[in-house]
Amino acid sequence: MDKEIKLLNQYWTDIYFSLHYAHEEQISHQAVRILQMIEKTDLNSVGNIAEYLKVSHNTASEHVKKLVGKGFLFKSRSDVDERKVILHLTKLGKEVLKKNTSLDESKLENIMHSLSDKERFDLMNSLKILSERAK
Amino acid sequence: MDKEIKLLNQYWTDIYFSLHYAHEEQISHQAVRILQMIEKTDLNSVGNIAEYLKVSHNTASEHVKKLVGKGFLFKSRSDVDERKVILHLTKLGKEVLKKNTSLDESKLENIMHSLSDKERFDLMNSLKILSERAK
DNA sequence: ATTATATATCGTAATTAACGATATAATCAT
DNA sequence: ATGATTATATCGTTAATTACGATATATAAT
Repeated sequence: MDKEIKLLNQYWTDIYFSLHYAHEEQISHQAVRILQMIEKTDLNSVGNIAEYLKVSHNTASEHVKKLVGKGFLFKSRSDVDERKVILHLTKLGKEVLKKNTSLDESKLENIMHSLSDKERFDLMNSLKILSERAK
Repeated sequence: MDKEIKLLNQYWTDIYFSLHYAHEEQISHQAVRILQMIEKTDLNSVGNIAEYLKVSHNTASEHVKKLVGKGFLFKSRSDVDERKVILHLTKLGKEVLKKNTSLDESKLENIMHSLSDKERFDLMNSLKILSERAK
């Protein structure tokens, strides 16, 4: 089983290495984590970022300011508690996150076309199951 | 097909977000790319790094010095051309790369145990095929 | 009215990432 | 053998980044 898991990681890292987007954006690892946090979880405040990245609240606030300035995030205020900021990804922010974490759609399309119907079905189904179990 | 590809990326990013290693190392994106380049390709010189990262040769050399200092890389010299440095990952370097690009083995193990034999086989096989086509 | 909470801003320090200029050693061309 | 080229390293410098503590402001809770 251990060997199988190492093999899976071999496949996983090979796939990402080959299929990730080529054009690397000028964006820090911390910034990607913030965008991911907002997209993938229901955490969405400045305080949440501070906890998530384990930095102080002022640093989290600075990160947000920068990401808003770059047009990756925008803010709204909570109606139940107007001290709280609610952070949202902009269209550009979603795009940048995609470029930094997803597989290149055009490369992927070529490969998908080269697969048989069964191979394609098994791939989609296997990843679906893995993603569900992973949560 | 386009929808299927977006769905695949949804699965892909969900899986990585849930299953990546929790303990984030203090390492820059550029540094990860260098370690990856050395592990995944046959590029292994300082000059290769400069081209790969599109930085000047002196900057590449500085990166290498830092990564050697951290114990992630070590150098040897080419016997055919002694001007050339050949870079290798140390055990620690492999470990750091794993922590930054692979899925967490213990999380993965739990999931693998929860899958049926067929599910596990299909998953391994699908990723194998995808990794082969990706190259 | 007082205290606590969420966020923002300011001043500052440490680190990082990059470059051009320069140096050194090895190899190639003539 | 000599001069040119190549691969890497080092130095000095600059700009950007990342973090923090202290402080401020507005809102909410007691």
